[in-house]
Amino acid sequence: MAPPDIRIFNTMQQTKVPLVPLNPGKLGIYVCGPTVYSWVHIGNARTFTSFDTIVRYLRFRGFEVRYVRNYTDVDDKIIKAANEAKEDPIALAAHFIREFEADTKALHLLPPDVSPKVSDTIPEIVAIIEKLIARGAAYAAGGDVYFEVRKYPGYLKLSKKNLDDLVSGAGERELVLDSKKDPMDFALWKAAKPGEPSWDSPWGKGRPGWHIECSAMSAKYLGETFDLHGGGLDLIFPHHENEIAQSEAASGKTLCNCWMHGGFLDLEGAKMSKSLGNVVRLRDALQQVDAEALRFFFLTTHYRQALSFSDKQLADAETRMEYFYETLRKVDERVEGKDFGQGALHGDPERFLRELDEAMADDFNFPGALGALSGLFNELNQLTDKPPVKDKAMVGRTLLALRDIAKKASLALGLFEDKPSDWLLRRRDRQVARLGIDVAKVDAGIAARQEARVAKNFQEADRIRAELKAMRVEIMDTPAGTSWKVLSELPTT
RNA sequence: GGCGGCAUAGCCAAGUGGUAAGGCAAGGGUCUGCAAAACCCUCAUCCCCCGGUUCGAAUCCGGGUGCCGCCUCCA
Repeated sequence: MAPPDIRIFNTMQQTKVPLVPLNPGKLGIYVCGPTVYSWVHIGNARTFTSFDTIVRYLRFRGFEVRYVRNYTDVDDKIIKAANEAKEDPIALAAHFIREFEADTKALHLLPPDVSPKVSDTIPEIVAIIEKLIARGAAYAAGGDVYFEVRKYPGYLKLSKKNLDDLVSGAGERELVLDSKKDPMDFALWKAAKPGEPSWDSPWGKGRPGWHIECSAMSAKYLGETFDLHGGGLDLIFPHHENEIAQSEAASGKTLCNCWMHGGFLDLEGAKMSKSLGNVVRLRDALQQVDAEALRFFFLTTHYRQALSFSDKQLADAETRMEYFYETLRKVDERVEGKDFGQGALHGDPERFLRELDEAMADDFNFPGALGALSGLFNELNQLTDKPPVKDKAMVGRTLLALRDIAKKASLALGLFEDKPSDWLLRRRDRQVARLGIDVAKVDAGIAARQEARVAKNFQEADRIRAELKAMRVEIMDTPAGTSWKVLSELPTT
């Protein structure tokens, strides 16, 4: 059966459109990366995880994907932060790039194929600005260079705004004209001020404006026209709008065929913002919750939809991950090192992968894909614990086939990258540390309970079970012996 | 004021014309010395409200209500 056609919601057209690669079998994607003046927060993490998953899925589908995600390391906010910290702006940015890389690695995000920096792209930026001036789309004024929005007819085609509304709707905000011809014109190049990083240019010393770096970097690494461009919803205007204006005015070509925008993450309905002091760093979140559980949580909502960060949802995600990993561990135990021969399988293992594929092909329906995963793991558990057929070899073969499907799914979604027993143990260790559980006491309790059980003193055995449960430790008797896990919620009784 | 989005069970969340995926929680059951895990069953006659189109709408159209985002740095 042919794989389902991929359709993607394109912000430009406000509807889902078929994915048609510029070059058959290949895709170029540019995702607007972070401005590195602080630590990456969970909102950033959500967006980058969405695109990470999208890239993984596209590769799973066989596309050769070139994934570019930039670092904006020259910017007003960086300069401000550096001045406050009495540091060199470029050094401060370099520091936060390292922090970003450490944090996103911890979240299991794939490194992009290229991660260009503004400070490494200055010649290209200057070149594109020169081209814009030569084409009459931009003008120099003093040491600044501005893009003249009224000369570019396609301006605001992405955000569907109206230039006059923008000007008149500015409200109380001061429309600073400076040396601009129009208040909506935006800076491509800013003349150097004391204490700011600057580079030589035909307009004197200065530095790039916001927006222009993405036009230069995407053209440099993906060409003047490429397939997919991603970013957060908030980047539609002005950032992406300005990117389009600059790039298309310079090249005369369409910048990108499909614009994708990820929804926001909020904190139980409250917007996360610095002024409210409620920004949650990814680093801190990862102290609280397992990386894959956080990733799973991100995938529980479609990437374009708003997502609310809450302890309850996070706990649910971790419970679910535990189910998945416990299942995989059990299956590993069952099939490890065994040969079940050749022959027919029970049911149709492939159908779960088809379901996942169909969900993902339809504008990357993450929750739909997770639904397919539920079916897959239910089947895995049924075959392990309550096989509906007597043929053990067939059950074994089917388990192997299903486990293989789970591995393919993990490639497409970026889940289950750990060894099941490792994941489960690591999670328990983290809970033990967080709750301050005395492991020696748990081990002693289990040993004492075992003695009581052997002596058929079940009253004592149950007393010990209750005692451990009060410490949030759940005892599990299995054929392989007694193990234990930590309850994430307080016992209700 | 301009532009855009969202409203589906106790909670989270898919579904955009053909009669409500999935998960969490809850209740019952199988298994177990007891548990846990797993599995099975139950859990929205209905998808914010009012009209309309249609053989048929949660899904399309009109109106209303509520919430949110962007328009200023922001993923």
